[in-house]
Amino acid sequence: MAVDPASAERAAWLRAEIDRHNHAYYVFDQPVVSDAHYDRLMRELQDLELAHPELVTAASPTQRVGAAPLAAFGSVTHSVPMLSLGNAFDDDEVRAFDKRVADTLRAAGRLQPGEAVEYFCELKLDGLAMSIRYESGQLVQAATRGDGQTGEDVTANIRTIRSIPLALRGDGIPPVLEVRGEVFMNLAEFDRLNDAQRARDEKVFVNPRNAAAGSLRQLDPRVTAQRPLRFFAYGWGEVGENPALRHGDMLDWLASLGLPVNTGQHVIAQGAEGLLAYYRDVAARRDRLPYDIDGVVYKVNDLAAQRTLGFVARAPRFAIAHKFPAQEATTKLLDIEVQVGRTGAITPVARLAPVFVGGVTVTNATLHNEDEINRKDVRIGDTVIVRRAGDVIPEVVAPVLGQRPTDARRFVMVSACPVCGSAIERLEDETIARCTGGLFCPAQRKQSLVHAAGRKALDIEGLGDKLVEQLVDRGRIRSLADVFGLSVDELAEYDRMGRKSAENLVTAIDQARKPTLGRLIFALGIRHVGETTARDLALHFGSIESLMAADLDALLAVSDVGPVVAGSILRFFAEPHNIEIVRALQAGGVEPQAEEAPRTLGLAGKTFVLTGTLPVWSREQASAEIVSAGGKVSGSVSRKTNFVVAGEDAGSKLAKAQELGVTVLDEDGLRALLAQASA
DNA sequence: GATCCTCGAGTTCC
DNA sequence: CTCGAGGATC
Repeated sequence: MAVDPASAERAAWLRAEIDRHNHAYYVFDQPVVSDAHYDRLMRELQDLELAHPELVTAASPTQRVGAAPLAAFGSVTHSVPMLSLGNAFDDDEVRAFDKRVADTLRAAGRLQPGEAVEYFCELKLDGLAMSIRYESGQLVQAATRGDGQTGEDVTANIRTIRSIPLALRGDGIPPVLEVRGEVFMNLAEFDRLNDAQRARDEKVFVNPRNAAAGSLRQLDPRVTAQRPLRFFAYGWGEVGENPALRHGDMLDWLASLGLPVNTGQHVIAQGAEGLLAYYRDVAARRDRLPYDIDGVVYKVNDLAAQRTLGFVARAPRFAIAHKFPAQEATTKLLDIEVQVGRTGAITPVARLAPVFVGGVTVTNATLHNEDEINRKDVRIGDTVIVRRAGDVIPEVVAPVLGQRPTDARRFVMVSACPVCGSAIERLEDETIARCTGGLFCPAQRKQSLVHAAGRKALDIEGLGDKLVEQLVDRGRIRSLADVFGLSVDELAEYDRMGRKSAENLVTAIDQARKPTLGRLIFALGIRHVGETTARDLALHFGSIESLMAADLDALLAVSDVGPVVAGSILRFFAEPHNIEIVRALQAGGVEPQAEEAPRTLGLAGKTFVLTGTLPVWSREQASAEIVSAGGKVSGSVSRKTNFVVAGEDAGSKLAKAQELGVTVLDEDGLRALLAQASA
């Protein structure tokens, strides 16, 4: 049967394209396209070759793993080839894999009818595959995968990784042992490395895998030694006497020889549904892992069964990688617009062609500031790599330089505020540019009203940014004080406001007339005075009058208030306009209530950090309970943190706590502690 | 003077 | 959640 010319042409194009990306990726550590795009190209070629086997050539990228090794490193021929794994991207592909395995094993009499296959499940770390050879227990050679047959000799660099033993230990050391595993970097260590690189004005790495690759490719092992590389063994190549019957036993044996094995993450599962349950479990806690993974791997546990199943081309039939949907994707950067914040901060925001990444469609992403844009060298018109890092917030990672159009434009910081036209000012040694318009600027006025109405300030439910926008645009309110003059009748006239909503809002406004003093001070929106400092000030001065009357020395006497914060407060109350607002609030019936001083109780001196979603309490409730028992709630984990309270979907703070050995509680643990403290 | 710890500010999507 | 920067501490 003849192949249609269109398919043949498409296959040739795909090969050339994949080769180009491979070269850029493996030889230069420079991604030209996102992983998702690369995977798509590869999949298309694989499908095409599957449909038309006569199109397969020896040089096709589907027939090898990577590109040629660099000349600078010696090359190593693997005594047992380093295989790649087949991929599954959805549940059905996993079920099909299990069915193939089960059918083959049943036909060979290795599985009883109705019996499920036993699998060994492990994480698929996003790093570099490595083969490390021990002879008589001594580390003699380490090589990258390369094209699977031949890799680069990186022995000197691998020897610098502290978790890899230079000599095996224990009894029964085999004459020859080739360990296969992954070299990778932990996320926290990767961040620290990049901080250090930045501080020294050296290249900042795009992601942990690139950092690991770059570190291994250093010709000077002393440089590699400074990099936080790690290794986990997941398999083996050449091995003399094999004492194990199952894959899991084999890994236990490797661990007993002193090799790092990711034991805590392994699971034995039965049949396809067991595999899928493991996948879902890992996916749910992926964000809490200290390293990046791009999926999970399933292997038939029984080694004799593995031998029965054998290999297809370059991949084993007894194992498969189940990949997560890409968290990175490429899209077009349509424009860079600027937003004006409450303090006048000008924030450039990337407008993106909508792209589906990590489960949601992303159209906007913050670019933080001018320096950030220049550091990343992103330009309007670029194709950019977009990521949903760990949490939720999308981030522009880097431009795809190979796809930069000739008319790509650099971002130019505006010189006048796009909202009010005032001058933009960027003080020396500050990274943030600001609109100088102050409350004259409608954007700043709106933002400061939204801030004052917020949950941590006056807590006026129903007064959100949409309504504030309308009220300010129509000139109905100019300052916070005007809010207290709003009536049900007039509010009901606004867009999306029924009579009921208007009544609710007026009730909420009325309740806001009795805020704690701390909330009122916070609501004023004085620069550098946030929730915590506002409460400290309230406790120290006791009334708004004595805060307004305080001079520099009086302010500096408050703990955690230094010259910068004190200066900001003095400047705020030096503005007649701000005094007027306070007077107008008082005239409008706003009466701050005394701040309740924390009683010295059981939890005095203990610092807590909350993370994730607790089963019953909201984070605010839990926080209030801790504070009322005399404890302190802080935002970031450090050595001084006494307890981390972790709920569902806890993130990096949990990882940090584990790293520092801080006690981790769940909600029940917190309740128990509170009960004990009040007893 | 350097380092560590907190706080403040800004932000995305559903 | 993350970054930058202010304040405290050694």
